[in-house]
Amino acid sequence: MSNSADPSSAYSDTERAIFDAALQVFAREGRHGARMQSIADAADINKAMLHYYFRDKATLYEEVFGYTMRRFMASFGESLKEAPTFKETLRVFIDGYVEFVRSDEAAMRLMVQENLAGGHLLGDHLRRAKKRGGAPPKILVDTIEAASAADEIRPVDPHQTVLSVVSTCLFFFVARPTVEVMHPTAGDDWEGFVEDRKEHLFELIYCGLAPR
Amino acid sequence: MSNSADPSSAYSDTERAIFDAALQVFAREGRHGARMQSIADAADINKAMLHYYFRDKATLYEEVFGYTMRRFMASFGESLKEAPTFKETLRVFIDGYVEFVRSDEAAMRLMVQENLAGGHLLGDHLRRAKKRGGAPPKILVDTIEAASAADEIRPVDPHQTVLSVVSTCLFFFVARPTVEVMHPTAGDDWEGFVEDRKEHLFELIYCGLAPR
DNA sequence: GTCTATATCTCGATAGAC
DNA sequence: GTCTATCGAGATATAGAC
Repeated sequence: MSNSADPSSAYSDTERAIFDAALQVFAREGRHGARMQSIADAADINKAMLHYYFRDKATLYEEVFGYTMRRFMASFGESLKEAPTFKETLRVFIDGYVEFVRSDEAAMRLMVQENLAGGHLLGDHLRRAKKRGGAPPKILVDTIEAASAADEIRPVDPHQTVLSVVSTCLFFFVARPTVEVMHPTAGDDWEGFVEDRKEHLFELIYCGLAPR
Repeated sequence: MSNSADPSSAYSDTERAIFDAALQVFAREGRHGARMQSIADAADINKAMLHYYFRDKATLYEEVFGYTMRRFMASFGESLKEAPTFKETLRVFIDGYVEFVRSDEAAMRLMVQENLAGGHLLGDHLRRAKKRGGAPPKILVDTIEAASAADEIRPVDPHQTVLSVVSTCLFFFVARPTVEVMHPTAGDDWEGFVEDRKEHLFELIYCGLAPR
């Protein structure tokens, strides 16, 4: 569990509380819309403590965003377990990735917010990660290409395919309020809906990639 | 082109300029993050004029959001043309819906912002539309069900399927800054990438729904 | 480290000249 | 209708006692 890439591993309890509260508030209200008072309330501390531990709002945001970004990039690798067939690999990935997002919807919202705002901070992080060699979905693209070469699936553009898998695993969380109104059961039983969705996504994509 | 459901049809040039500018800024910064000064700058007018034409920030937002929401709900029906086979219907829908979003990415961003923020205003609109009978994707769900009953596609949950189609058509716009960095060609030639994507999505989903 | 009080600034909104 | 100047609320940030 101790993770050297985790900046929050060196955090005190108070810092963790602030960090978690900030993530929630930034994710809902956005970088500029978020109020320091709301963060203080959510962390159950005084507003002055925010400035004691993190210099100012911009610093706090960058800390939260940077950490969330790294977790999101790592999530691809963590969701992609070794499996004997592509079929099983896909199933495990969809399960793992959906569970990752479900376990921290605020993190997902923060990433989407940054994309909507133009993604300049995000672009810097991504380009740096790319130069370090470990581009996030590279590992996924390789898996698709290998399956394609082994005739386990039909020939497809692996980049487009990865984007489609990620889209379907993420978007229903992005649009959760809409889905809860429109879908017949999602509003009453979100957890059950997510389970059904994992099964549906596996079927749709696996059939969509099957050799003809 | 004159559309009675279009509140902006009665707008003067100045009002249109404000409305368009407000949409862009609200879409990027969110309801609370948006600054009246930014909107005035984008509309190339004085800040005081905003309050002259639209009473206050909340009024302006509701005007912009309401109009955008109606356009978005109508877009499903507009993208779904009559066609002899489900295969063609799917192709035309993907083309039409992607083009709709491409023609006004700010509108899409505004919808997503509202979802991320909790979607209370959005929920009201949706529930009202639902009670009026014309729930937006109902028409799409029906199409899938009919195709399934006619054995044109395998048996699937039509609600899940519609959500998957919409996810894949929308999400790459949501995450555009990320996609432009990660995808090998999207950054240099976005238009070309969108064309490729329409083809990929049709193939993936059509194969994914084919009878086994 | 924690809290209160307060300084400083930004933003939405208005008053009033033209 | 348009613009400048400004008010007042509310937000960030800091000073300083404990």
